Amino acid sequence: MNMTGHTRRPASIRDVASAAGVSYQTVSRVINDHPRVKPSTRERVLAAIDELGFRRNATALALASGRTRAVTVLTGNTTHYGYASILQGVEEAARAASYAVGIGVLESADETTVAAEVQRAADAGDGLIVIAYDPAGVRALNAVPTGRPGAPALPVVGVVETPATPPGGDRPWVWTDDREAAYEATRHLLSLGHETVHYVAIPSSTRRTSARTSGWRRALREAGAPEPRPLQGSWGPAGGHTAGRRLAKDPSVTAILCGNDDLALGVLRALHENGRAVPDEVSVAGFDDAPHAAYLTPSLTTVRLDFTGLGRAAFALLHRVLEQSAPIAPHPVSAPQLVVRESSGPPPATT
Amino acid sequence: MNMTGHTRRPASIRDVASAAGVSYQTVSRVINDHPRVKPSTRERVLAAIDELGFRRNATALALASGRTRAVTVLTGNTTHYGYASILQGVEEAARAASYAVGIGVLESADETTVAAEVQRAADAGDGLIVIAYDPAGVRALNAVPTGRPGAPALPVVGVVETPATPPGGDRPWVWTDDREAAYEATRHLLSLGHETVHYVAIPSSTRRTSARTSGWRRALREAGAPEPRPLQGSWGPAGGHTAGRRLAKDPSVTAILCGNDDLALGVLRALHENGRAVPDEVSVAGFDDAPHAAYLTPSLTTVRLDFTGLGRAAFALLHRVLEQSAPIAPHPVSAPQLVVRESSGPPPATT
DNA sequence: GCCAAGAGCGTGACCGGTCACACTTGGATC
DNA sequence: GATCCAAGTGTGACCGGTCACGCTCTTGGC
Repeated sequence: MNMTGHTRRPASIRDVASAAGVSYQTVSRVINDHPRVKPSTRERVLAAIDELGFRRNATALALASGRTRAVTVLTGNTTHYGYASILQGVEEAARAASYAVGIGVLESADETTVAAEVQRAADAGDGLIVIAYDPAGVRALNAVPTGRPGAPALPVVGVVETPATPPGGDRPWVWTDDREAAYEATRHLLSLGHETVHYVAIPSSTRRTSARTSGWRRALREAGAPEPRPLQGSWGPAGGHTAGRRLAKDPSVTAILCGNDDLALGVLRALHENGRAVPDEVSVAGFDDAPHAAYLTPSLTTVRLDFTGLGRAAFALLHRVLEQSAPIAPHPVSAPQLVVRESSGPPPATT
Repeated sequence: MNMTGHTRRPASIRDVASAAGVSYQTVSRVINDHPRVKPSTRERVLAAIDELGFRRNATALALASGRTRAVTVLTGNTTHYGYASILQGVEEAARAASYAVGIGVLESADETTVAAEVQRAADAGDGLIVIAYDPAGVRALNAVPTGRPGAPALPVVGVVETPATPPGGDRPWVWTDDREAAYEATRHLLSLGHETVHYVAIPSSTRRTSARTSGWRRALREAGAPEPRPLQGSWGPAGGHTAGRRLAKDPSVTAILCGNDDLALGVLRALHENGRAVPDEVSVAGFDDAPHAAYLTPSLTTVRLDFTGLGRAAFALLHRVLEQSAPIAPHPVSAPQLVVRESSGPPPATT
């Protein structure tokens, strides 16, 4: 549609203005839907916009308005199912609100590296969403400039494990109730008749025990069951495999809860290698309900967590901080849901 | 360190300038490492920068320089292992080059929706990386404004399936040689003695046959093996399960190649449900070497693809387009590698 | 002692939008 | 016919950097 055919730079509002025979301010009014513009003028301006293929320059808008309409997600990893789903949820909600989403990966939990990443994120967008399930994420969350007099605070939302005590209003956090989820899963296994349930933990985000661990422990305590030491796993199947090998050799172990489905996969494998049948000899339950959980052999009993809902909620919360007009909590996070499949069953008959 | 304690806005170069008793231009020279600044002056400016906690405003820099130092990754999904790994690779390389990474999810393959997403991405950064393994991605790649006279071209790199013919220089694409990979995997299965190999395909990105399909077909042809129709799967295990159920019922099927590891998982499950032993009765091979492949029971023979390397290469290519000074192809993508595990073996002895 | 060169630094305009304000109309009111 | 108001439009400054240029002051060669 361009008649001159020689335009190099994209059209600005001043180009549109001269094409339509008005001032740049009138063009600004048109693209911002200000009411005080004569309909006929608006028509001419819109025609010029169309003809020149004008698009509002996001950078200039950001400079003038002081807001970039972009948020950054800081995460330790993009490939883990839970992390990736949260990211997807954030992006979905952000897109609906016309926000751009940036991403930063915390490759190391090293203090200065993390601080540098946070700084980079800070001047890339208006706000930050930090996935703080692991040490790197927690460190990042703590490194975010809080509202000290000199430097203005950077709006931030943390996606965290269930906190031990409800955080104050100055701690905008979102979480799924994974303590309750662990409790439910453990109770499920106990109700099948197992004497106790062993636990293979995901790496704790802090030194304190994680929410999942404490939910598991509470269920054991309530049932008066023995409390074995939780085994420390990593995030991936390899960690589960290592832990599983140890557990497989202990004949008293009949039920294992795993911090996530990948760990459970490794545990299943280790049990298989050691000739222990699931669920006939040992029951296994996971966490997350990753897409492959239903298709494993045996299919995995697990607790489904609403990660994308969590991501949407994180964005909604941040959005509300960034714009007072944003709706309040429009994206509820659905509660964890126990999904019973083949990998859990009653313990073997005691001989 | 802020003495006034009342600063609202972050410090600008003019604030630094007056604090150091120089002009804003001198401050600009210091932060850009221009040589013509007296060392003593530089000291004073640096001290002021430190004291005020000055950080260069990325938005203003972008407006003045015309370049945002940001790239956007457009993808159909963030949770699939391959996609997520590519994203991680892009982010890694971008971070090393001090570029920000934005992400856009193509929720639908609908023409206008995709075009809108591309537009959004276009004015969010300097360039685009499109993961074009699926119809939405391919459509996005085609919707990117090419260098027509009116609108300037938007630099874009496509992460694509192995193209049938090497693309011209105006098509900056990266890929792993998945045709060759499929060929190798098929040959592996044939070499074990299978009469032929069935194929469960990932959704084709175009109407034409995918590279993986054609590599598989070539291997069959070379061996003079019968060429069964490929089965159309989806991306996830569910599609593999559906396809697997059909294949399980055909006693002549002894070897199955799957377009990715998730499909293979579904196939394994379907075979198990139908009482067909792997690998004793049927051999299965996957694609990607996702983290769980090694821990399945049986562990999965697959072809490892260097997705993060691919992501790094995509960024490197885009970087070279954006900055002539960027190094040439510093991130080689390693070749696909066959990983033989338990799920493949010789066919059952013919009775 | 004069002039050219270059080191060191400052001023003005600009990138493409926005905001605050002032200006010109036309119609209604008195 | 003068006054007021509101609709409709335009001008200037600004956001926080950059670039292009110009100015001043040494320094060195002749």
